Amino acid sequence: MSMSDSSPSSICMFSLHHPCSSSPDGTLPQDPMPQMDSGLYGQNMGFPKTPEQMMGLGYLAYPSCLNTSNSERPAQQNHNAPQKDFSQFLLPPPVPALRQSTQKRGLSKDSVEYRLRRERNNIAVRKSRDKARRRIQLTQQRALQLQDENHRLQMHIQRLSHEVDSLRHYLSQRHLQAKEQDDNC
Amino acid sequence: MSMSDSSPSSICMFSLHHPCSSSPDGTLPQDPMPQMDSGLYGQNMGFPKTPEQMMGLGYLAYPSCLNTSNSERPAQQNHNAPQKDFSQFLLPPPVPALRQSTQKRGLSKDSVEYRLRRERNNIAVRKSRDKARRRIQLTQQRALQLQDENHRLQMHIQRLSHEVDSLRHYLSQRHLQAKEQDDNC
DNA sequence: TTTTTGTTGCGCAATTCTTAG
DNA sequence: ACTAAGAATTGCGCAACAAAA
Repeated sequence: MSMSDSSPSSICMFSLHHPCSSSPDGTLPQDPMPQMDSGLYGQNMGFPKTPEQMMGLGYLAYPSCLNTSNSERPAQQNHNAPQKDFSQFLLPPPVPALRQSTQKRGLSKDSVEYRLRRERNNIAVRKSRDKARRRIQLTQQRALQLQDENHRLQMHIQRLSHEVDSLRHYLSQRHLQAKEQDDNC
Repeated sequence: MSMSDSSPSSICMFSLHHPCSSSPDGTLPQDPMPQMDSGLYGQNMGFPKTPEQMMGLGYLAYPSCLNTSNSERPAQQNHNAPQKDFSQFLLPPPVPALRQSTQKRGLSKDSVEYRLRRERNNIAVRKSRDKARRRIQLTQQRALQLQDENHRLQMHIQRLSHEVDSLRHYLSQRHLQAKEQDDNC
């Protein structure tokens, strides 16, 4: 069947969104208030040596399939089981739920519909990434500005502190003088 | 043919690096003094300077390939011609001079060597992106902290200013009193 | 010089958000 | 309120470079 897919190929199948790594977990999927982003002045945390190790990630490659080529699609079925060979023994047909879209959108890869969808998504992706880049840049700038302002404020504080000290000192002098004068009078 | 291939993946392939793209121009690839991550998106790396983009955003989709298949190498001819079909008519064999090192470039996609390279790169990519994510997060945090600190400093300044004012006022009072006393004496 | 590692834009597909009907 | 269609995000792998080794 031309149906397309069927593609059993996707031998590897590994990918499936491995847990570790990103885990967007929605922490910052998209802020309603886009403002900052990166910067890293990080004083010491620059990751001197082995960053990941300390942090915890190994970057060990997921399954590292080795299948040749890739034929159809790179295997996409979503996060599900760790996938072992015997899975086939356990489950007669992989019918569980990974078809979802297939039916819904019988995209045959050549269909104009498919191409249109793809193209639209590609555009959206570019747009989104551009936005992200801008946001990051803004945050960086913002951090720099804040750092700058911070410095200014600290200077100001220093000046004021000195001024207060001076005034106090002067006042105490006056106080003494006044006292003397009082006595003398 | 198990080989298959033809790996339609990355179907389009047109891309070939829009000229501008990279060209880091070395302005600020990475500062010797790592403090802000700076780097990363120097600014114009996206794609070319299509007029639309410059103005705002175009996101008009590049070439919108539509081709399928691709056979072995996905048209690798480096940044050169815009790539049109007739190129074949113009150039008998695509041998001109951009061969570099056939040996290395001639990875057959099935070769273990190729797979290993890919796998290593994939790992590197994950690592790099993770790093970027962390960096971004740090910058965000930093910006927040700075903002906070800024607020504190401003409060401090306010207090000091008031104090100076008070002292000044008090001093002027004393001055007057002293004067009177002087006169009285 | 060559090889390896790090970055980065891009397209794909899954998922999540939005929104029109 | 609900669902479906479309836009926005996100993780992933690929390829082209740049940067280290």
